[in-house]
Amino acid sequence: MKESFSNDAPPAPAALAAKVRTLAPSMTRSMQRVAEAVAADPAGCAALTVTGLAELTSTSEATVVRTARILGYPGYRDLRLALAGLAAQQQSGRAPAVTADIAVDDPIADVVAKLAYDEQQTLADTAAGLDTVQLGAAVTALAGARRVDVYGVGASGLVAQDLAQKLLRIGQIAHAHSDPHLAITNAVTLRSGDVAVSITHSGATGDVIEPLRVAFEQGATTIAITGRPDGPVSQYADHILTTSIARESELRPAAMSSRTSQLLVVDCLFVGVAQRSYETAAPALSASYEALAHRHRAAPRGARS
Amino acid sequence: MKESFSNDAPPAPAALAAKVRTLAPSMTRSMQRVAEAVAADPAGCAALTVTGLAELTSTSEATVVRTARILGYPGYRDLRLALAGLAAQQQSGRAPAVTADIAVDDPIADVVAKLAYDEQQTLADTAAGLDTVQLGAAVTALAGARRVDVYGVGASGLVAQDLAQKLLRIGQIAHAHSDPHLAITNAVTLRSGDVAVSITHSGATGDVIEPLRVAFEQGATTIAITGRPDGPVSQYADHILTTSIARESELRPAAMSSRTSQLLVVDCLFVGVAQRSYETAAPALSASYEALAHRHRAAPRGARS
DNA sequence: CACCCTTTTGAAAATATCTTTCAGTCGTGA
DNA sequence: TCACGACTGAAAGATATTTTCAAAAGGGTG
Repeated sequence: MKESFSNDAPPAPAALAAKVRTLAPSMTRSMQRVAEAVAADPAGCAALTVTGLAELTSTSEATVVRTARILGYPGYRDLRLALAGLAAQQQSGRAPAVTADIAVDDPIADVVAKLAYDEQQTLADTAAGLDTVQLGAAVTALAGARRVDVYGVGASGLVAQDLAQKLLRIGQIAHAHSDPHLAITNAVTLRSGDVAVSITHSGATGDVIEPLRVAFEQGATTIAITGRPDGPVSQYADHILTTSIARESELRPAAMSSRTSQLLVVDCLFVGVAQRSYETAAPALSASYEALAHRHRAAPRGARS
Repeated sequence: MKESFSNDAPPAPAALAAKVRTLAPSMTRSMQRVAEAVAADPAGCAALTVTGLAELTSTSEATVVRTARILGYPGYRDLRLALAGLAAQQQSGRAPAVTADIAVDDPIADVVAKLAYDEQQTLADTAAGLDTVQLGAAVTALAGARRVDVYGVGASGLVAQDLAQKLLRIGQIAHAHSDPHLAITNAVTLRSGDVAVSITHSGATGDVIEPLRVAFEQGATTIAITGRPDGPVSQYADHILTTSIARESELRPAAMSSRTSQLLVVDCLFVGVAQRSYETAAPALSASYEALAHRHRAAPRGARS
């Protein structure tokens, strides 16, 4: 109803090729040359000035402007903008999903795109699969904890450290352990009111299951962050938070997506705890920020000499 | 000396909002007004001439042009074209957008959704803003490195460890340092053919700049992974990889999204290096996998009895 | 075939837009 | 308080776009 693609109302966004075809008959020869060029390569033409396009099509500026008018734009300038828009749309329309695996000979730009896409996918999967009831329970346990121990080895060790760092920032007593012996030594001293968290992708990493078992037996509340909720680690976990398991490949080891997934869970835990203890967390957060400020030289505007 | 920090190559089509956020700190007040206007309403601004945009933001044409330059375009004309493209994309893309910030009283399910969304956004921004030329150069340097040192403190320290772990996995000699003194001690022994990587969100963390400077002066190839490509760290960086700067809030400290962003960059570096040294990397990867297998008990089906 | 009229076309002038220059203003640190 | 440097906008300068207009090309008619 409102408007067909014919020139009148707004400059028209996309249907340029169609418009060219429709209006071509009412154009003169040289105008058609211009219209064709534009329809054939919107992106390329968007980069040209009137003069450039005139030369490309062996016509004059005047003709280019006339063509723009016929196509329904007030002038070449506006046609050019529309062209840029069209080009961008075509660009984005292409390659909606980068499902293919990363290959040895992928150019670096593809690697970036694929990795980013995969990690986004992992995040979506994790968020969708996370049991908010379990998460809420875990947050409650952490928020009320006297002391928190986090166990993780290998890649998960970094996630464990991340969680511990975050909790420390809001005034909780938290430690990350990646040495299984020390972890167990510590776990022995836990008791009811304390919380132990084990992070393992496989759900079967003995080095972090043992400390969790000890903590569990000591009466501490135990949390498992794992990609295999049916794995052995769950035996000793009061709350199980499931991370997503993405497909892996030679160039894309499991550690990559499991880490992304684990970190999202950790972030959720952190924010949840921060919410519950907002009164104390907020000041602690800004205090730690202040304290670090002087370690950063003031960044001058024109740092580059 | 080293070369300008803007990702010169292509003017960048989409990641404008991200770019605005990344570069805003290095802009003057009135430039920021312009940048904001542009980021807030690309379509609207695309319809304006320099003069129009200058009036809208209560500045002068000169300032508008300057802003366009900062954002990486040769002039306003090109910015305008990019803007038109962006507008067209947005039009077709229709973002669902959970833009709201995390509030203290958000239910846990909302927290999960918002965090996941934000991190996805961060990934997209980072991928879009990454200069693949710089990335390629960094990968080449790493792949050919005799030895790699990675510096990072605080949250970035974990990212540094992640990178070092990954490089170790494919047979590179890599170490992460979070102790600034030890880092410098180590940096002194670097020389041409070695690579040093500094990771700092602020681009102004003295503790990781100093080691990088030393490495730089020793003749090692230096790489900076930072959210502030105009920060002091860039002075000593041969290759600058820019991470995205997401808006932060009280409950969502900068560390969260900067970490996501940094990790994506690290993953890209890793995959890139693995590609280049596939012959040696592939066996190394599976070897480390095999070696760890026995640490994982076979996961029984119904562990929880 | 010559002629005139209409349509189409491009060169060049006129205008709008973008870019650069430069001097005034403002804030900052000594 | 002063001096310095960074920021800013007015206006000059350079480009790009639009308009004008006359020449050229086509096409029919005496």
